[in-house]
Amino acid sequence: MKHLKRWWSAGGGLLHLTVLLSLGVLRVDLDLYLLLPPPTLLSDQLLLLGGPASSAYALSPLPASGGWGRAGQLHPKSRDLDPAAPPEEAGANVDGGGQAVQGGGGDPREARSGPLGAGEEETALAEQTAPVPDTGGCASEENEVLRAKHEGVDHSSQHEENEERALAQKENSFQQNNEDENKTAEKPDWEAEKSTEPRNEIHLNGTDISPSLEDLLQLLSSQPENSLEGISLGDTPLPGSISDGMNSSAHHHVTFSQAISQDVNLHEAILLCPNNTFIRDPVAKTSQPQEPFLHSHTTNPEQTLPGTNLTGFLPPVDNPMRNLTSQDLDLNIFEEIDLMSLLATENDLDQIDISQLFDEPDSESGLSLDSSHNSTSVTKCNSSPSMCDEGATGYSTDYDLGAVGGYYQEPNKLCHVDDDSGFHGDLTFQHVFHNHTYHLKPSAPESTSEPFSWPGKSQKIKSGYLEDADRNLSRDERHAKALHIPFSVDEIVRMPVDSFNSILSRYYLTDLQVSLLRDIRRRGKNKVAAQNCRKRKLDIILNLEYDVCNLQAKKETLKRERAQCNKAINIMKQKLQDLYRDVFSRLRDDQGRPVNPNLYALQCSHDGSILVIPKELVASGHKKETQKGKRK
DNA sequence: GTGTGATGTCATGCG
DNA sequence: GACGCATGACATCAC
Repeated sequence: MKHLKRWWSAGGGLLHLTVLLSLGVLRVDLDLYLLLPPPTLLSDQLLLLGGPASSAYALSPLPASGGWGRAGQLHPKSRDLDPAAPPEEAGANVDGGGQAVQGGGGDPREARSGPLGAGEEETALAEQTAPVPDTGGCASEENEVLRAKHEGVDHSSQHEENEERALAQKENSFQQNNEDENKTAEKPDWEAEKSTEPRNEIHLNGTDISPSLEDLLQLLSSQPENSLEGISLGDTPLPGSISDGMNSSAHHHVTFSQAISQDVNLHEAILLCPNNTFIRDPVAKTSQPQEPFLHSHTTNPEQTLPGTNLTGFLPPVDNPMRNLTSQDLDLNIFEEIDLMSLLATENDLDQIDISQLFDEPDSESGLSLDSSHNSTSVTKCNSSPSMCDEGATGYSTDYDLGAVGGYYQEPNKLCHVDDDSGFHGDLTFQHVFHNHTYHLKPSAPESTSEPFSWPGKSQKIKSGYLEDADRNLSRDERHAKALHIPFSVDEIVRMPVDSFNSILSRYYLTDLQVSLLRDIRRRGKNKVAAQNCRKRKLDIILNLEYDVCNLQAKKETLKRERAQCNKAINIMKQKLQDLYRDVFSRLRDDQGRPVNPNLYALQCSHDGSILVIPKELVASGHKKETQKGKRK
C-alpha cells in the first residue's frame, strides 16, 4: 500500500481510512484508500516554451505554423486590460484563457502540474474518469486503486487519435512554414522587405492598437514634464501618429525602433497607476544594472553587422527612441528577443530574415519583448564559440549542438543586433547563431548581470539561470529545443511510426537531428513501457496480496465451518445416545423384563423396520460384510 | 550518511 | 530487419 500512496501522491491522492470491523468472532482491519482525482493537469505543451510568469504581455497561442519560432509575440490589443493590473495578472489572464499558450506565457513550473511525466499525466487524467469497480473483501480497496490505475493506463490510448490528428496538422503547418520560408528566401531582398510591410500593420494591429497608443501618448503628453522617470517623450520624434509611422513604408527603416518604442510605451504605460504615477516593473529594477552593458551593445548597430544590410532594420544610432529603449525599457523586453532567437527556425541569416524578424508581426518579432536576461544572451554571443557550445548544450555532449542543419538552422537574428564585436562574416554569424540559441530559455525568471562565461559543464550547471530555465525541461526536451526540433517530445514519442518516418524523410535533417529524434522516440517509448511494466508489476503484487488475503479469509471461514460441523456432530451423537437410552428404557423382552442395552443393539433393516438383535450377531454380521467386501 | 522508493535509461529478448 | 513491447538491471534523485 505504500506504493499506492506514493504513486498517487504524484498527481492525485488517496484518502486513507482505517476501518475496524467486528464480524462475530473476527476483527477485520480494512485499509480504505479512496481515490481522489488528481489536480487538473495542464497540457504538456505548456511546458514547451513557457515564458516568465511575470510577463505583462499577452502571448498568443501557437499559430498554425507549428514551428517553434512562431510563438511568443505580443498582442497589443490583449493588453487593453486594466493598466493598473500587475504583470502577473496579465500573465495569469493569458494562462487562464483556456488556450494552450505554447508561446511561453507563464512560468513552466506553474504550467507543470507536478512531477508527473507525460505518461503519468495521461494516466492521471485517465484516472480522473476511470470508474472504480466495486469489489469486496479486505483487499478490494486495493484492487480498486489497482483497477483504476489499469484503466488509466489503458485510457491513454484514447488520446492517440486526437494526438495523431493534431500531429498531422502541426506537421503540415510546419511543412507549410518551411515552404513559406523558402519562398521568402528566394525573393530578392527588396521583395522580401516589401512583403513584410503589411505585417507591420498586423504587428501593431493597425488601427486597433493605434487609438490606445494615441490615448497613451496623449495621456503622457498631458504630463507637465512629458517625462516618466527620465523617459523624455518630448525628445522622442514620433513621425506623426504611431499608426502612420507603422503603416508607412517610407518609415520602414524606423519600424523596429518604433516598434520597440511603442511597445516600450505600451509596457511602460501599462505600469501606470490610475493616478498616472509611474511604477517600475520590479523585474526591470533588478535588471537595471545591466543597462550600461545593454546600451553599449545597441549603440552602434552598423558596427555590429559589417557587410550586412541590417542597419536599415536597426534603430538608428541617434534615435532617441533607442535611448529610451536602452535606458528605461524594461529589460524583460529583451528576454523576448532571446526567446525569439531561440525559436528561430529559418535557415540562413540574411537581410530578409532580419527584416522579417523585425517587421513580421506574426512572428516572434512581436518586439513585445519581455525579457530580463538580454544581457545574458548578448554576452553569450560575445563568448567564444566553444563557450557558446557549452552553454548551449545544457546537458552532456551527446549531441553537438553546434552542428545544426536542415530546416532549423535559422540563426539568432537578434543576436546580431545585440552583438557589437564578434561578427566578421557569415560563418561567424552562423556559428554564433547556432550555438547561442540553445541555451536561451524564455522562462528565465531573472537575468544575470555577470558576463556569460561557461568554461565547463559544472559551471554551467551551477548557473542559476540555467537551473531555473532548465529545471522544468527534461533532457530530451532540452535536446530537442537545442536542435530546433519542431515537435515536442511527447509528439515525437506518440506519433505513429509512419508519421515519424515521413518526418525523417521529408525534411532535411542532419544526422544529429535524426539521431536525436530516434533517441527521443526510443527513450520515450521505453519510458512509457517501463512505467507500464512497473504498474503491471505492482498490479501483480497487489493481486497476490489480494489473493493471500482472500485465501486467509477463506481459511478462517473453513475453520469456523469445521468447528461448527464438529459441534453439530457432537450434538447429534448426544441426541442419538439419548434416543438409544430412551428406546431401550421402553423395550421389554418376552418375560416383561427391560432389555439390557449392553447386550442388544438396534438395527435398521432395508425395509425400514427396526430390529433388536444381540450385539454378538451385529458384530458377526459386520465381519461377514467386511469379508464379502474384501472378496469382491 | 544511509536506506528506500520513484524514475529514467539501457540492454536484451520476444512477437 | 525494423519495430514495439516487456522486463531485468543499473544509475540517479528526492525524501
